[in-house]
Amino acid sequence: MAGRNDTKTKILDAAEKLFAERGFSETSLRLITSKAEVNLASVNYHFGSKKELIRAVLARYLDVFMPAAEKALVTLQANDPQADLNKIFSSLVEPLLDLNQLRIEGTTIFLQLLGRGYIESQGHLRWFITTHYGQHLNKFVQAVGESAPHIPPADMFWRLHFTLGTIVFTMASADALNEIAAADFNEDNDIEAVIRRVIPYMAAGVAVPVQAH
Amino acid sequence: MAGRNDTKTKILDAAEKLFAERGFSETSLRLITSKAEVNLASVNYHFGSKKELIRAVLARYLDVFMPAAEKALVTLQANDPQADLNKIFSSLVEPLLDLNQLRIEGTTIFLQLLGRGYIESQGHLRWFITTHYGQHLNKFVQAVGESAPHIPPADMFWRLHFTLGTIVFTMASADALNEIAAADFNEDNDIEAVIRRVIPYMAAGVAVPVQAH
DNA sequence: GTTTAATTTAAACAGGTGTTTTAAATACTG
DNA sequence: CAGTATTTAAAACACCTGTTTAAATTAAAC
Repeated sequence: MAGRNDTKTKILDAAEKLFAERGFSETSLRLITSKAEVNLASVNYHFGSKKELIRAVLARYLDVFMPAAEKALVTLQANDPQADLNKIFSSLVEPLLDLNQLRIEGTTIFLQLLGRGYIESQGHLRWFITTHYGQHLNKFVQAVGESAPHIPPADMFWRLHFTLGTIVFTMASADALNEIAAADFNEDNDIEAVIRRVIPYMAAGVAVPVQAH
Repeated sequence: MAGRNDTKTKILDAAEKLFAERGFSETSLRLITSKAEVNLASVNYHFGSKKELIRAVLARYLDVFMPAAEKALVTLQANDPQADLNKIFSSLVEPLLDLNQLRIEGTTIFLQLLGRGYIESQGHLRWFITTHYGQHLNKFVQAVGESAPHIPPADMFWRLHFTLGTIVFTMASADALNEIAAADFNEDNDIEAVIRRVIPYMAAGVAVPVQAH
């Protein structure tokens, strides 16, 4: 029973790393299977197709992160019903960083995969995420909305996607940015430091009053 | 002389549209040349390779936008030396929208190309942009820094990259987001509306006081 | 108007892609 | 232990990719 998932896991482990680094379409099954040291055909045997492999890679993280994030949010709302945006965003930090216990570099890989998933693959991953984890997402969106009641829903919709872009882009290029920052400012930021820098930025942007126009 | 650039222009026109819609690697030369109604080999004849075609597509916009953006910034600084971040970001709007006079949907296409360029193609386009248009970018970065002197340079570095991520991600998926927004909020946002929504978001995030930690 | 250069064309090239097939090896089960 | 089901393996499949070649066509120059 342990051996049955072995190659399946080897494929997922190799695939998620390569997908995060290079994107989905730039990563061939032959590259994945050679890194995973399994046969090429085993991808189609275990997952059916490349598309389903991509979904499985994402699902392995989302199945852990989404419930954890929701639980953290519920806990926050119980302890601090008046929590502001900074606190709401910050409630995601711990579930995010816990992914590093799941797998090495788990947090970075997950965020990069998320970004790739939203940009590549003409929306079929977006559909997968929203239909499979929509109820989790909705609770978060609702909490943000209630915490910033002065923002009309349409504006909030856009601002939350701006926020998603901020996270996704930053994390996708976090390594390169950290090199520059280390050289220019003598600062060695790990992923947690970057996350803690980005939260006030996002919170301020989401909550800023809407201009009349 | 007019006829000489004819197929070259037809290729560029078809390519930029497809690149913006589908990304660079997802767009084949055969698709481009069939839309442009030219022979497949003419891409390699006129541009040398697909990579150089991509650069040519981007350069055609950047060569117009970058000088115009710098000019708008200089004008703003002359008329309003104390201009805040909102005004500095807003100074880019007109040069951006002027791209619609250059070509239909020019603004959207340019921003989407920019987003694709930063995300795809393992940084070789990032290198192309910063080395060819670095002096223009520096003036803008300096203006933002002077307009928010309470932000330490290291924090400003990170926030400007957050900002870049916001733009790049939003524009790369602008069409998909607009579809959702149109369905959910009965709002038909053109590109200008999205740009005007994003500016206060970015300005607030960049300028928010840095937390002591 | 002939010659030279620039451009367009169709075809082939060399290599890569995801997927399927068929046979061998392994693991499970009665 | 025998027989069945699961998993692995090598090879082929059908298709798509960017690029190159060589001949045909068009344009320019003298």
